[in-house]
Amino acid sequence: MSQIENDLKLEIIKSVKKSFDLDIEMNDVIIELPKDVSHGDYASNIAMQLARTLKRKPKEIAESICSNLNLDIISSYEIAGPGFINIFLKNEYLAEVINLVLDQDEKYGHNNTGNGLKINIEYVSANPTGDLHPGHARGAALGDSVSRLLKMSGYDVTREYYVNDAGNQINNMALSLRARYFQEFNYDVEVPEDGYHGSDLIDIAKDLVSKVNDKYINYDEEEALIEFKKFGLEAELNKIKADLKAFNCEFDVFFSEQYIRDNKFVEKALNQLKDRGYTYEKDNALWLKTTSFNDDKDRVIVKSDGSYTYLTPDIAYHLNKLDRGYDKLVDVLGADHHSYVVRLKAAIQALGYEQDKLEVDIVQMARMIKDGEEFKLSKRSGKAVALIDLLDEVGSDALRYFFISRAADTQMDFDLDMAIKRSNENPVYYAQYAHARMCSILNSAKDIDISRKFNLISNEKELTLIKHINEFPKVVADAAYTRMPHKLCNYISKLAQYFHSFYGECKVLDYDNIPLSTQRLALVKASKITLKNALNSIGVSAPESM
RNA sequence: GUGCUCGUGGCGCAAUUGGAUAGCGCAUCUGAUUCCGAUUCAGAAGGUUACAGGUUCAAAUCCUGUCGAGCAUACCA
Repeated sequence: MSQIENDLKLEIIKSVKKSFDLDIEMNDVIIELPKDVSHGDYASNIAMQLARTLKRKPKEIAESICSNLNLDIISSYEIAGPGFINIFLKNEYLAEVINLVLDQDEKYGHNNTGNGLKINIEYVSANPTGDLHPGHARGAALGDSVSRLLKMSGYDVTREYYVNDAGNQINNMALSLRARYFQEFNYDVEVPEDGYHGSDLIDIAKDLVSKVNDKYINYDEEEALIEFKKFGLEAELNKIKADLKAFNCEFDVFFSEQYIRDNKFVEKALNQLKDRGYTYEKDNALWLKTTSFNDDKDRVIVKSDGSYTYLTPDIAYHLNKLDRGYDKLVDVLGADHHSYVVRLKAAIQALGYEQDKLEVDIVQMARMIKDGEEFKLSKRSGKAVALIDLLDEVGSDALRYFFISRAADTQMDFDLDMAIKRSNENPVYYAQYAHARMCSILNSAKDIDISRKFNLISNEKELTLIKHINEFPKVVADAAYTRMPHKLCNYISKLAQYFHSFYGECKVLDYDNIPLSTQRLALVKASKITLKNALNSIGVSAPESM
């Protein structure tokens, strides 16, 4: 909550107490920024909310509240519509936020609404069997941005990538690599039908040859496969890490499924489930009673051949995360896994935890369009476009902004031709240009000191900009809490817009009016700080020139 | 069939999570530059929020039904 809102709420609470001898709390008072500027700088619906408890007409209540408001910071008020209280503030008071921004600088926007809550956010977690494709990019951009926002809001955040380095898909990868390796020596070995046909494994095979030459040709086959697996895994994972880094995504932990298996965490989880009575045997397999928790059928966790299903180590992994002491787990999953959510939540409850310990954000798939037609992505066929190629053509900033600017649960088309060709229409450039312009202005006014007093700030464009700057910490906190980084995109484009509009109407650098210039320069600087922090909060750069 | 997610100007998306006359970008049309960066600004046009009921001071938002879209419905991962 901003200082202004805080002050206003306290005023209203005092007034309600005075008017009706009624005690209300900070959270009962809603202060909002009206969409329409003629509805005041700030507005409250408190009179309507109290109408029921007080059994009086909202307008009458509003009258009483207003007549008891302290006018120190308020220039005027009005009662409008069904009972809204619209409040107009004194310009100089509004402009005080500029000082706050200048003082906090790169910390402006940070807030403590998270209150140190320990939160683990898992995203991407793509299998290490090939390049990341654009479908992963959306999850990466969202997860990373949400993490940044959570950190800014005072959460204790761990960014985690779950590496599925065990199981069938890895064996297929090893077999595929083996084929590519043998092909390097002109042996007629085919990549298995359900193996991975991408060209990345050819490169990895070449790399392997350069390191060990033909060592594995006449090797014990089983031993060699272990080596292929090891080498392939490491190579694939390193590529994924490099791609993510190029996409400006950082992780704190890469957590291995093999580690979960090797350290008996699966058995531990199974025992916990058994002890709590949520398992039973049927048809030679072990089942988990997920139907006790809203699933439409029970799920196998140990197959009749004794091996685990995909779900089982994943349950163990989540138990491990919980054991590590997190207050909350967040999984960012692709929409193709959404039926999995019920199962996972059921497992969490079967383990004895509240179901809302785990929250799953579903990211709708981005349909890939090329030449006006959809094409399916498949790592196995090798037809997928690699994220890294896209980064080369579109750039990290534009790509991130594109993915983040839509809410995660909306379906979207990713038109490859469009993304490349029309990249100049991406709003991210509009915002970055605004930042560059701010820098340019400040740069050409280096010889002028900026003011800390704002008695000359009165233009409508200035005030609009100031009010919007004041909103920033609240937007960050809200976007973090709801895990909706697209709110930042909306904020950014508005901020840029208000700035450009201000710039068009107000001359900042005017050597014939130095006092006003120094005050406007302060506003430009505060805008620059805010815009930069906002862009950084979603992992987009703020260039000083373009 | 069933379950999840969704349906907002021509297109792509918002809407402070139940608030005032539903906003923004692109595209279209009309204006503006002796400029502190025109990659900019000012303005116009474009809507029965898929449809039908319901809940209340107030519904794009909540409930019910219908239609439509995407995804999922494995002892695959």
